[in-house]
Amino acid sequence: MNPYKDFKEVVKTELEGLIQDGTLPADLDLSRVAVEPPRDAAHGDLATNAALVLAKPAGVKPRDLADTLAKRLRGHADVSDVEVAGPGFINLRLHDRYWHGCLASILRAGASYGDSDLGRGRAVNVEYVSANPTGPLTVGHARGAVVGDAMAAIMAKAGFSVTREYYINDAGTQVDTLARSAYLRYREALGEEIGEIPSGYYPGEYLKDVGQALAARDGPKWLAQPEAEWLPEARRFAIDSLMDLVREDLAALGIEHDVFTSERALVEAGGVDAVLKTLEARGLVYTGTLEPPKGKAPEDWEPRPQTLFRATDFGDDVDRPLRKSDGSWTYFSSDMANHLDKYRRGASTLIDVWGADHGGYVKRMKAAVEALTEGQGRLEVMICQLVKLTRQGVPVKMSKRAGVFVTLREVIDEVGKDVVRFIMLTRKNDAPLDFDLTKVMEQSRDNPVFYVQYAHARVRSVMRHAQEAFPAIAQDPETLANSHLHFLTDSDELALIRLLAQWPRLVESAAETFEPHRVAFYLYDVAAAFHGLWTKGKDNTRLRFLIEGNPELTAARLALIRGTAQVVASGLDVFGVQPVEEMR
RNA sequence: GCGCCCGUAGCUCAGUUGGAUAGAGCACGAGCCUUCUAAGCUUGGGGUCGCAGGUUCGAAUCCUGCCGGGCGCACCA
Repeated sequence: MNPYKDFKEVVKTELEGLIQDGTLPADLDLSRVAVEPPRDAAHGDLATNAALVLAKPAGVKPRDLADTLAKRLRGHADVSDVEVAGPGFINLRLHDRYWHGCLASILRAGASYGDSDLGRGRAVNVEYVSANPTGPLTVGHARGAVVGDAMAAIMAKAGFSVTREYYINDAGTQVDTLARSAYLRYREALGEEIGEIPSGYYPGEYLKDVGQALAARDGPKWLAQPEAEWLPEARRFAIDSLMDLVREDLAALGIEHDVFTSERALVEAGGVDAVLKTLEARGLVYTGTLEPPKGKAPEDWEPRPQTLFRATDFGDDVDRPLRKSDGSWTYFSSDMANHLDKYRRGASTLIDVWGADHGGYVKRMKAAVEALTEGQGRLEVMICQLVKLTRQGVPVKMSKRAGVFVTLREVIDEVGKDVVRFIMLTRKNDAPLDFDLTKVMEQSRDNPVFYVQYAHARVRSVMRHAQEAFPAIAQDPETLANSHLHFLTDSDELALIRLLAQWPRLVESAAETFEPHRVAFYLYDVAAAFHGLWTKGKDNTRLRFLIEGNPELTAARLALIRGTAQVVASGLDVFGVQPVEEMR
């Protein structure tokens, strides 16, 4: 049940009536007509801008049209009051029983409440994390991981068929460096004194395990070999080991991808050739020489003819090279293959979650997707800004290169996966995020994780008390939905129901705008409304949830708080966060 | 130099895709604990929405130009 959607239909029906009787012209475009919750509760339950949007094309004054439309809306069974306000808004107030009906349907819908058919089953591919397999995941990776996972869950709830994908960058020079670093540790494992790790190698301790494992499996067979012999095997072994590590880290965050695509395998299978073929067929590949970048030319810049993709035809700033100077494919080329592959597997909407340092890459990839899919595919890139990790306000140093970094695992061990996940979603992904290890464990309103979880726990606590005090009241959703909900008459009770009624709308807007953080703010609002009600009962005993000697009223209030907990749980589920039964 | 993102209360940030008198938390002022969990609640002050134009019934939101901050800028990934 989605009141805003339902009443949009009601408004449209009335507008069509006005078209039929000739009051409004026949060719009127109703697409901009909206029915929304007004910002100010004094403006009623729902508001529509219909008269404002249609007045001009219809050639009438907004207020006049509003009056005409208002008259018709007054006749609707669920509408208790209609007023025309401001420049021509129509504010609707609905009978309490309508909102009681909403609560009942929320309870009956259970976990599926908030599900939408917005996506109509269309396929969406969400690619996230895709970290190079050269070390354990860091807190920075975690943001992309959580944002991508939540976005995927939101798309799924909004009715899309979602694939969660991880693209393994296992083909570039970085994994060769990894292989050499692992080989060094392999020699070390076999008793060799390797001394200080030379620069240009990954120094991390975690590679010791890899070296030892390789030594345990293969013994000294690689020691006397030249690099060309051992490197491919060391590389394969190291990548496999580190991907296992990455998968473990992701599992600790509760994240599981559906598909892992290997860049190397994709290239070997001719993925880039397919890209080239597609682009050449459209005349989008040529040989040319690029201008050096203005302002900050690289020292080793030399004008040189290159194989280029006409990215400028699709809004990019310059055409992009497809081959490196040694003739091998650029990262961009293989990533194009990756995107073409995802598209050919059926996803016309592609969502990529990237770190801020890849911001300059967005235009070319969008251009590539447009070119490769002849405009049929759409790429949305969610850029995640830096996470500033602090402890009591003091920055915690992170440096992957130096090997002395804060791993995701350490942070999870300290504060728990649910806290990490929730906090990562409390900001727009393209804004920097402050993550204070001390603050996120505080039990105060200042800490959104706690505040939202506490709302859920508080409901469960009251339900437990109710079981003791009112053993006759069954607490299942169906029974509560059938209780005397008309006893819910307090303005704050009704306001809470209206807020709960916005959940489907919120899911859709988060999906349409690719903004998972909206869910976090919504949950905070729901928690605040609930806590407010709880406190109101402290001052006014008649507003408590459990009313001695009045099981009917108590059941109705239990329905309200159970519905609240259900929506909170639904939102947390989208975030991959477990709602708690009690605070400890 | 160019591109992308950002600029909203003292601080940290929302702002329903262009709507009505711009909101919340923290901090500050004033109140509130015999209670279903005070791990909180109520209430007050606090704003040229970076600046200047433009678009229109209507702009924090869209366009242009500035100012300030972040990221990026052949052949890395």
